[in-house]
Order: sequence, then C-alpha cells, then structure tokens
Amino acid sequence: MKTKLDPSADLSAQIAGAIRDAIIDGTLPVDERLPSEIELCEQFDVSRSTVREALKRLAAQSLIRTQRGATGGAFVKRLNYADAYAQQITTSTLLLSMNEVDFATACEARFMLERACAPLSAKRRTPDHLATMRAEIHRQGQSGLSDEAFCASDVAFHRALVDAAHNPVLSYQLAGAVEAMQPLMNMITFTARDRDKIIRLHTDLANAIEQENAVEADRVLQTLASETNAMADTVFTARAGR
Amino acid sequence: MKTKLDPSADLSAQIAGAIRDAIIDGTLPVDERLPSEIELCEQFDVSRSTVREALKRLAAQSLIRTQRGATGGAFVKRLNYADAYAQQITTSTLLLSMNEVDFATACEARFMLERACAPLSAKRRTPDHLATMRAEIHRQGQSGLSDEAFCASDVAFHRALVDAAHNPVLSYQLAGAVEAMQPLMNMITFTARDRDKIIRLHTDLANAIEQENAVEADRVLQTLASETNAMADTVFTARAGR
DNA sequence: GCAAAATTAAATGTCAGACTTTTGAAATTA
DNA sequence: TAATTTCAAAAGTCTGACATTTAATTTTGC
Repeated sequence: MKTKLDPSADLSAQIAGAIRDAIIDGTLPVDERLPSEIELCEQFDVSRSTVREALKRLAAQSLIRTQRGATGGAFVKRLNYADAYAQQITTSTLLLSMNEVDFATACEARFMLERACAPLSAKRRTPDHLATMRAEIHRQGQSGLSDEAFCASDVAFHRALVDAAHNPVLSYQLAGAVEAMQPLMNMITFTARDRDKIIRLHTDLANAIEQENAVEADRVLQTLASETNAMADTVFTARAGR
Repeated sequence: MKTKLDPSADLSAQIAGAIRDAIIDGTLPVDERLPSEIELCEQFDVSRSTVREALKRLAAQSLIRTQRGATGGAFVKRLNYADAYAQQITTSTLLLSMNEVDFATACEARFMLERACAPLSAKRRTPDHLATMRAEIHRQGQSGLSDEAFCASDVAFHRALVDAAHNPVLSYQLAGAVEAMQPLMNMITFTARDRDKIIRLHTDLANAIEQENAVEADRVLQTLASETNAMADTVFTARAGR
C-alpha cells in the first residue's frame, strides 16, 4: 500500500505526522510493531534516510521505541508519566523563558493551580506526604543554603502537596506548572527574612493539610502567592533602579 | 572543539540532548544559528546522517527551525503558545488513552483545574468571551447534533471560560487538561435529557461569569463535575452489564 | 538425545559520497 | 541604477555499504 506524500514539503515530517496520527487515533495500538525501515521505504516511496529521520522525530516525542536485533524494530511506546512529565517540563520552562512571561502572570497561574489541588490534598494526604513536606521545611531552615537549593526544596515541598491529592492526572498537570517556575524563582535572591516568612507559611500549610483543613490551606496559599509576588516586586524594582 | 560522546549509546540522541541542554540553559539564545550540519559533523565527529537525525529530534520538539538556502541553517526557535499547546495536547491525550486512566480521575482533575480558573474568569471576562460561551451553548441545543460535535462544542465552551481569565500560562496549562478529556468524553452517548441538563448548567455558568459571581460559578462547576461523573457511570455500568 | 557452541539472518545504527533544491549574495549587463 | 545572471552555501534526498545487536537456527560434542 503506497501512501502519497506532497513532494514539495518536508518528507520526513509528513511521514512522522502520518504515523503519529495513526498512533493517536488508535490504528496503531501500544506495543504494535511498525513496519521495518525497509518496508516503510517502499510504503512511502522514499529512501531509508528519510524514513529514519521520521522515526527519530517520533522517538523524540516518546511515541515509539526501537530495538535492534533480529526481532527488533520500532514499536509504539506506552507513554508513561515520567516521560510525559519530562516533556511537559521542558516545554513549559521554555515557554516561560522565551516569551518574557512576567513573574506575576506565572506566579498567579501556579498558585491558582495549587489552590485547585489543595482541597483534595487536605482530604487524602497520607503520613508519607506530610513527612516529605516537613522534611523540606526543615531543609529550608538550614543556614548556608544556596538560593538554588532553597528553590529546589520549595519545588519539592509543593510537589509533595500536589501528589498528596492522589490524582496522577492532576500531579502531571501541576508538575509542569510548578517546575517551570523554578528558573524564574531562581532569579530572586531571598533575604533571610523572606525565607523565614516562607518557611512559616509552609509550616502553616503543612499543619492545615495535616488537620484536613482545606479552607485554612487555601488561605495560606493565597497569602503565599501575594507574599511571593511582593518579594519579586521588591527585587525587580531594586534592580531596575540600579 | 570536539565534544565527546559515548559510542555505545545512541549517538543522535546524545547530540540532540547536548544541544537541547544548551538551549534550555540559555547558552544558545533564541534565533541563534546553530553550526551547519557539516560543522556539527566535525564537532561531534560523526557522519552527516547522524547529525541530521539529531536535528530532526530537536525539530520534533519545536526547539529548532531550519531554513534552506545560502544563509540558511538550523536556528533556535522561539517556542510559541500554539506549538506548546499542540505538543501538550498530544502528550496529555496519549497519556490518558494509553494508561487506562479512569474517567472519574480525569474528570476530577479537569474540573478542579477549571474551578481554579473560574474566579479569575469571573473577574476579568470580556463581552467577547461571554459571546463565545453563549454561542456554544446555542449550538449545543441544536437538534441533530452528533455526540462528537456536542463534545467539541463543550470543549470550545470551556476553553472560552478558561481564556476569560486572561492568563496565558493558565490557558496553556488547562488547554491540555480540557482537550485531552475529549476522547474520553466521546465514549459517552449523551441522551437528550443529559444534554438538556448540561446546557442548563452551562447557562448558569455563563450567567454567573457575566455577573462576576465567582461563588456561584464554583458551585455550578461542582455540580457539572458530579453530573458528568454520574452520566459516565450510567453509561459504563450499562455497557458492563450487557 | 541433550546441552553448549557456532552460525545465520534480520533488523537498527553508522558512515561516505553524490546529487537536488532552495535561497541569498555577488557579479554582470542593459 | 536597475534588472538579470551567476554563484555558492546550506539543507533535503538518495544510494550503497558496513557495523552492531539480537534471537532463532544449526551444528557440534558428549
């Protein structure tokens, strides 16, 4: 079965698109083996290089995996959460850094999403998630912690909060939003007093979650959002004035 | 400058990874021209095919664009919202369809996220967004509308709700969550009574947003979430019993 | 007859080189 | 000076070869 392509456009992109569509609409189910490279050459009437470039495009999106050897080939890959996370974080990070998204916009999005998740976290949190949150709070209080390490711990704390909702789809969606903020957060230098304030709010938040108090958790998150914005404002106006 | 690679692993993946890292950490800024394919061959000490496969991987992630001709080459691409949307929707859709995510989990995630966004939408909605929402409600009431078309209109309605928040980062995050649900929603056959119920809730929601009543909007979204779940339950238990 | 070892075949991975097409810049010409 | 032609650089494509990996098959040794 020969599949027609537009010879004036990028062939490998067209081939990748055709296979991608077949995967998305279910024509090619998970773990199905694609035709071999040689067979794809014949099907699309192109050379092997072109087929290979198409397959690499699909591999870059985690849509296929390839195996060498006698029974090898390209197989439709079951997209797992880890791969999806990684891709989403890359995309979100670049989207923010390349489009001059201002801190306030990104910050607002992040905390609104977290607030969406907090009621579920309060209801479903396990001792495990609480322990992680407490551990990160403790780390944030250590003296001599670099700003990068402080931010990383902040991300881990909020990640635990999100995961406590026990909804993998929600975790996946929010992981990108939270992690993508990290480079922006890293632009801020936190004073000792700022850190104290954040740590106190984190403690309040952990307590609220422990007590299954969704209303209080929401209140703390609102405060955290406005405080974070205020800190960023201070830093940015100081820099602009210099 | 020769860059060392591990010859036992996939060369094109390593090269793509090295360039990707340089883009993410800002070493390669937007619109910067990458070395020509030939120069990359020398830098990584591989053949041109291998370099090209690496570049196709990056192109598949919208990290670079290529131009032919005298002043052409591969350039770091500014990731725009449209490309980011498209990728996120592909990833989210496949994640749901390939991992047997149950309807209730996906539905919960979607409506919690929308509820996060509703207060902002109520505050910032413009006549434009309200008009879109009303238009979709009207379409949903037309007789002879297929289930697919009904679902598509449902997505458009909720998309307008999200966009009304006027936060592009939030829109981007939620577009994936809402659109990725569509294939799952398409599995449901909506009875005429179901549609009526949804349309009534959509109307209530549009009214609440118009009146800038965030509390009421939240209440309607909660109702919509539980109703949608109930409808899905009915359909799935009926199918299981058959 | 059975288990270990050698062979084979199929598939992806890599390389080398040629040709095609596009496209901007430079050189030429009217 | 403006239009045309020529040129060169770069990506896009094709062909054919060889390398490597891997499972199945065959052979060998006991």
